Amino acid sequence: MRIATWNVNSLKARLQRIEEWVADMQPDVLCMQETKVSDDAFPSLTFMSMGYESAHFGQGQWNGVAILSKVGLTDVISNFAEGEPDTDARIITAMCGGVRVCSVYVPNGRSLEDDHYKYKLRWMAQLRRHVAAISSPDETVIVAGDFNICPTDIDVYDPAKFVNATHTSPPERDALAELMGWGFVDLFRVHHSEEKLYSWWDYRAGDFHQGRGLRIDLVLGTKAVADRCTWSIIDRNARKGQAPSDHAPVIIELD
DNA sequence: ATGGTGGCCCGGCCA
Repeated sequence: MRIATWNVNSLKARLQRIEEWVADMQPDVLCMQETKVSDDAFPSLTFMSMGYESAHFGQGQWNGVAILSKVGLTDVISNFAEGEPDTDARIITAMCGGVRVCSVYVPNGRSLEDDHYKYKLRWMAQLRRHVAAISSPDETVIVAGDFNICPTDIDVYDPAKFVNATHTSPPERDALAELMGWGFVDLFRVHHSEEKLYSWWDYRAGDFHQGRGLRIDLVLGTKAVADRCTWSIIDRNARKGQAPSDHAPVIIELD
């Protein structure tokens, strides 16, 4: 079973590339973020014709998360299962082929002084509550998406540039550690411990070609998932060529 | 040190 996550940065702008990538990679489950469409405009028929059921939680212009599956898709939960609902469309959960899958788009944070940064930290705490409310650490659970947090300095092209910045601040990393402490493993790092492996590159200033990226797109899995995970990759080829997303997909394979 | 690119939808905001 192959599970992928991809911040597509607009479904409308990216649909052709997504179709090509899906046809090529054949994920059983694909989590998407930043679809930037309303539920009405979500192209479920396009994905159905490719063999996928889909669930989408969108709000139109901004945010929006989805799950595609060709191994079943049930028990859909849009937004947090518990507590104050988010006003943004940033999390959707479903059961796919025996795996409980959450597709998440964690708030960016903007800057350490911004209210959006406090919102990001609250959001991470709510995410932990969400997974604890709907599952337990001994189950088969995956949280995949754009976390907008680099777990460690080796996930940052130049850590000195990110002192007193979002994505690397200790409170953000603590919040991620809290979530992972519930019972998750960073599945990419199980297979790849080396530096300079990123999932996002700014569109500006040739950052992709200069290797200036961040690893902020994560697939977190419980032990039951990690035990079945045979490989994981970041498909940086998807960041090349005409009209790419600024994020590359992350893929994991389960036995 | 700054600004650069690209998405939204057409003037800035967001990333």
